[in-house]
Amino acid sequence: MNKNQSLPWDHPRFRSWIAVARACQLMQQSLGRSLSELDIKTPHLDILINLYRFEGISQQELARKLLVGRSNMSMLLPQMEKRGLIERRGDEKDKRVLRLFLTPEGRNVTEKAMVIQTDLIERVLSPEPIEQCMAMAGSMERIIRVLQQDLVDED
Amino acid sequence: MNKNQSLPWDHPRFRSWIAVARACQLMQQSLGRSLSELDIKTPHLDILINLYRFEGISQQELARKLLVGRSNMSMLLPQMEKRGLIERRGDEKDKRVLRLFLTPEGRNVTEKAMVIQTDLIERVLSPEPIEQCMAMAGSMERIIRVLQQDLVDED
DNA sequence: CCAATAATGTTCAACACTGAACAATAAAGT
DNA sequence: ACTTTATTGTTCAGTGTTGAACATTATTGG
Repeated sequence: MNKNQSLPWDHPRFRSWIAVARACQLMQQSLGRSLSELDIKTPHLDILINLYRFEGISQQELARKLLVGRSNMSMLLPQMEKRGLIERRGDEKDKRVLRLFLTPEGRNVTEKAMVIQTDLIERVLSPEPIEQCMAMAGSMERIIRVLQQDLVDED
Repeated sequence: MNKNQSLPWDHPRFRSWIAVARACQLMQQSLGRSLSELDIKTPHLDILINLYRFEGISQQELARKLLVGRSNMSMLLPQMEKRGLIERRGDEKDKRVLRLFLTPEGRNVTEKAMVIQTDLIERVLSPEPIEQCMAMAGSMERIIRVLQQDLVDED
């Protein structure tokens, strides 16, 4: 591929995506540092926010929303339960599933953490015009749809 | 924050960024699956691509480019060396630093992997107009600059 | 020249994440 | 009813990642 074919970093879309990936990585790290004052990590925040929105969700559904494996939830949730952030109750209809709820403490932490996350996003994204942000969101949602379709096709 | 203040997912920039993060996550996973045929993982590809571009770079510089810790490189590079993908030679001027090079085999694998990555990016990003991609890249690079400035300020 | 400071790479314990194998339960097919 | 198949959650070994402590080598300041 080397001779007269252009190298990846000459492709504009390649360079664009690399920038996206690096920005994500830095955002993740920055968010992680800010969250340390609440004594939670970014994976915990993802969980908390989803429980805040979708109370009573199952572990399976949660894992699917977060794009992680079920085993991941089986590792993280019990320790969050011990910290008093969440509660797991068995479903009466289906004895396999555990339904997840925030405790008052968990709700409290989640609200503080969402302020931190929102402030960070606002700070780094506010220089970008809102139309640009919306266009970006549109692109990303299309990309997400394509990639999730891949997952379906692979089964 | 709950009463009359809007929730995060009502902020357009918040929603936009969530979409960016999810898209990145899915791309990473998809790339990882495609790379398995070359028997490498995404962290290895990041390393290989950087060695392809910047031959003779040190471990420290590589870690900084990849936004990871030095210890990470100390773990990954020896095993890549054992697989015959890279080579580490001590610098003569400064006996602390190890300079990194691709082996012919490593260069071969890198080129194949770059094709895979470029094809994936092209496939998911080609529906987006090129001007939109460029605008996105611009936004992302500004974000990167802000976040890296944070890191400098924290020292 | 010598001590203090900094930079590079390594090691280690801790933890996150995965995929595969597993147990318990539910749903479907017979 | 009963066997098979699917779903939910758990466990476990393997791996990636980090930050802190460390050894080695360079650099700086006296």
